[in-house]
Amino acid sequence: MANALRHRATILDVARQAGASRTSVSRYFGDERERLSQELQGRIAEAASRLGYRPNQMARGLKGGRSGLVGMLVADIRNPFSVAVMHGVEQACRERGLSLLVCNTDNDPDQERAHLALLASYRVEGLVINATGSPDRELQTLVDQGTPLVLLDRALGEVEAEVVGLDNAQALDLALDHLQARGYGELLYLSEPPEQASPRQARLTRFRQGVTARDLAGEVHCRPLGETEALHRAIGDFLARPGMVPRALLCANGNVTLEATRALQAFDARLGEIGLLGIDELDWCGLVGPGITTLAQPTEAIGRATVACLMRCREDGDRMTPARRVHFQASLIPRGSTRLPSPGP
Amino acid sequence: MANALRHRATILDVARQAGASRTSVSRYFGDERERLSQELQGRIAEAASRLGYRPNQMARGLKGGRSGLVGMLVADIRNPFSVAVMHGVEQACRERGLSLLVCNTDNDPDQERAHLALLASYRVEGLVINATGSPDRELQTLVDQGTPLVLLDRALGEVEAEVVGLDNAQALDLALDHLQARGYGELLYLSEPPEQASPRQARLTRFRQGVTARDLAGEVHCRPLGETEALHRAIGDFLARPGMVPRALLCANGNVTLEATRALQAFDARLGEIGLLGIDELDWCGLVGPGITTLAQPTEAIGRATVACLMRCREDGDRMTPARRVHFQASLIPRGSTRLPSPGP
DNA sequence: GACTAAAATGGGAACGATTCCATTACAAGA
DNA sequence: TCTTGTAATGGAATCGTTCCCATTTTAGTC
Repeated sequence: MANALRHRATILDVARQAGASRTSVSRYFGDERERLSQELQGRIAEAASRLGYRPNQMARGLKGGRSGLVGMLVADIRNPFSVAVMHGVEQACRERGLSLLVCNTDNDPDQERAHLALLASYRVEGLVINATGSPDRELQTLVDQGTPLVLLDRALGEVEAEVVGLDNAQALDLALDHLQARGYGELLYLSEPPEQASPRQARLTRFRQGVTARDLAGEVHCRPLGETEALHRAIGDFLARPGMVPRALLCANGNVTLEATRALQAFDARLGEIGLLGIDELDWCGLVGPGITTLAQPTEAIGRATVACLMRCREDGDRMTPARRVHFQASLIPRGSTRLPSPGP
Repeated sequence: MANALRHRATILDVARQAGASRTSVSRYFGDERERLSQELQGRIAEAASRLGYRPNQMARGLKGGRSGLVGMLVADIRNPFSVAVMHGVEQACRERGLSLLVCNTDNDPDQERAHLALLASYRVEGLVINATGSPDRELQTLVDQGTPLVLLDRALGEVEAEVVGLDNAQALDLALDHLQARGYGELLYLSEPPEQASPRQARLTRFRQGVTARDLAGEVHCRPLGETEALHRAIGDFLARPGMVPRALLCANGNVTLEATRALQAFDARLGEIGLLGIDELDWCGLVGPGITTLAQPTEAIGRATVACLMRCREDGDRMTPARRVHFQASLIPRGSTRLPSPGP
């Protein structure tokens, strides 16, 4: 008994047990069940369940070429934004009968390459990439071979592919309009270094333009996460500067918002008096002090749209539609961190 | 050219291009590279790179049986605790040359079954499960067939397998000792329904025991997430009760802590005056009010230990080691939410 | 009752790798 | 010179499916 189970049942075992042929069993587990007589279906079902049979996807993928897999590369799995989008991607995949193979690259181009190779070797039918690296030969090869590819959030140098993500220009306009309307006149924009990530660039550029266009004073501080002292110094200098115009921080993403909030607490700054607005809505933004104003991204929708793009790419096949961009609108969630205290008597 | 690329190169293409045999190419990409002459290695390398060849894992897995995959079922991918553990699992896998196939079940037993079937069909070499469902025939079959299995955090009814997770008894003792030492005498324990998840049960049980043993007053409120009104009512009643003994909330996990914090803010309660202690450390716990005291789980270590267990299972093979439990110690991070305001004059 | 079309089933060749077992070539020892 | 051992390479069977093509059965028509 234990011995019989030890060996994974194959289609042939089932066929023998059911007194049928491989072909019939294959049909039963494929989408051609209706071609079989009720009686045979019954026998196969019984035999399969007795043997605990599961079709071997390896063998399946080998012949038909269809693996039923979608691969996803995530730059940082611990970033709630990435996870939220991933959740949308996953749901959309499931609805289409696809499975999602997720790889976390920890923002490391080497791992990115390695994981890409892995996904390629599993013959994924589509690829969703949200990652660090520069355009890669590995990736280009895959695309040339006809793997549908969609870039999530970040564009990728030379690689021609659709990009799904936030409308960064609109998002920054929204943020700047809000800050201006609330009376903040001097802004410090905090971001991670924009070189490797296109949305960071887009946001930064629009910040600069927008500040000028609105006649605001704007400064920029770009540093990798974790350089706490540098961040503190930058914020300290910004706050210590003489002048009466209300000041605000604008954070380029959720991680930055977290660091900035910590820094402000270290300075004992009162939120609102010092404005704070973050891109990316997080669980806790409503809980800190008077609440932190944020720009929320429609993460679920972004995820679903990504898969929709992927499917469209696959349909279109070779027709080489020019790389488009699908942009989603951010929405502002106003909270106390951008409300100036009413001027006392 | 585009045509040539369209077709994914096979081992045979490379062999022809390099003027070698399939076998040699196979050896080159397997671990037997040193058996080939330098000259042949060079020719194969060149041909492979020209054709953009990648061994097909499907075909590979078919013959050898080794898929190089570890499957992981996560109950809720949006739970930061799960993600943190997953990160540990992933790293440990990578170090061993394994790839991690992650499936999110959204706490839905049906999806759990479906994903399990998927993983089975990919012949994963190991299975890490953190999930809802009751013991499942599907899963039992897999285990019987010799798939190494480790349960993460949650035990699973009848299925015999090692469980890696927190030492819940120690965690609750730590929490209760701390609360008592800080002067809180009446406690409200908040949890999601414990029926389906063993650690919730363990924590609840220990809470009850511990409260009695310490001569504290303890109440319990178990509700699914999202039942905000019920939660508010429970907290409201608890706080409104007559009596002078300081009161505290004890939250069974991070999600509950989030809801409880929101509720307390709705009541305009001052943290500390009303104690709050949460199991699971989260990014933002230091930022809310005077900071929220938490019990941190060593997530990374738990993830790594899980994979270590898996490997041990695989080694041991049939030897059917009795199901063990690997328990990690929680550590307390004391913050302002469990500090009573010093009694005024 | 013979003839045909359709439904139900089975046989065998792929798919792309691995792996066991030759085969060849060449150097060293008898 | 003739073995013999070893390094380098190739041939063919195999893994568990799918899918194209028979082949058999059943039902429908004249």
